[in-house]
Amino acid sequence: MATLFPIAQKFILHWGEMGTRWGINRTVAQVHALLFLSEKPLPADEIAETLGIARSNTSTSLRELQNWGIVKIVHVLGDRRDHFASMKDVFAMFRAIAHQRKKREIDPTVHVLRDCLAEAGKPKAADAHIRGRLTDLLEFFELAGDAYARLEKLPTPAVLKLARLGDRALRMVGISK
Amino acid sequence: MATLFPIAQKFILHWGEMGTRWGINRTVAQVHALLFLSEKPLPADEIAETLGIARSNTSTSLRELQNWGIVKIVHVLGDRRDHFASMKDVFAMFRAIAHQRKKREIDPTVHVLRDCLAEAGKPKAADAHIRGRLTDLLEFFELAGDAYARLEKLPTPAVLKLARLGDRALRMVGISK
DNA sequence: CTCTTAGTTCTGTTTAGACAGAATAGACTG
DNA sequence: CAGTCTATTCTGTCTAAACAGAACTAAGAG
Repeated sequence: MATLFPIAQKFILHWGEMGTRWGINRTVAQVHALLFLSEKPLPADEIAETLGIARSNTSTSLRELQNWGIVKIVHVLGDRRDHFASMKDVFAMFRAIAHQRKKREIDPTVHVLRDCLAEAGKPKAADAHIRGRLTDLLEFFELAGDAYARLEKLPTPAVLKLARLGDRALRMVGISK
Repeated sequence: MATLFPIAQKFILHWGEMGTRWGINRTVAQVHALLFLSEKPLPADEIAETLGIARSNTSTSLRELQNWGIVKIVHVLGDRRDHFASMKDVFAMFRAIAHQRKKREIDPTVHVLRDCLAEAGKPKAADAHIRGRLTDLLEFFELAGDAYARLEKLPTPAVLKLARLGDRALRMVGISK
């Protein structure tokens, strides 16, 4: 699989670009795109060759993807090499990513905000305005975190229905007027 | 305002770190944090001094924040300098950010995927498997984009209610079983 | 028990992005 | 219409991250 369909190539390049905007290494995103498109799990050396990157880089990128929980090692009979496969279910994949982002971004932020507010209680630590701002932010992040935690527990079809909620359904639950 | 409350400092530093994880420049995020905490709009030179960054950098960062739509120029009577103020409403702020991210990330991705699939129709452009993968992804992004567009139109209290939707409410709309 | 194959980690280099300071442009003031 | 104040843009420097290739480790295979 050293040569790619031009379409695959186009997608892999775009995915790499998008990765950088999400604070994800371009190469990591490309490896992911390749695995996502691939019908079969791929060994690391083949990935390196196909994308034209160093074998060592591939190793690092694959590890990163495993940390995100969206790529798994697979073993192929009669082949000593590790093979790598991306999750197939797109919803599950983004759920995994969101899970990690919550852990890495929302949770620490909630923690810092709580710390700040705890200290802010002390006499000359902060004025009322700053306390107010931080409290607003904390409420937002707590709400977002909780909402996501609930969302994460829903099975894919339920998320689909939720995403498609229209005005009528919102009115039913008394959300829209 | 050359000296900051220690708590403000702590928050600004954390916000800067978080920024980098979101593909946002650390300095840009710090400037935003400072403005978010500030009671009054601040002029650029004061921002530069408080954060210990070059005036030129401040200018660039402020422009970036204006592009995101979360910082606005404000004029103060009797002062020729531009002053800058962050949005106050946390929900509106994240709505603005989400709006931009959709425009910069979701929309172009949908576009590329449609392109790919259009080309994939041609004879030897791609195999059925790749077409399937790309179609899955496209459906996901279209759904996510649409869902967000609807979410964006809701006023803050409605979003609050939606975020707090519990199991019972989900069952009411027939989403959970 | 040596040789090969696979995978990871280490090290030095490269590169893109962030940044400071200088140069520039523009707008107001006396 | 000088002189000052403000903001932006330009240019060179610096730094952190990305990366390739080498060195190393581990695990079969003969």
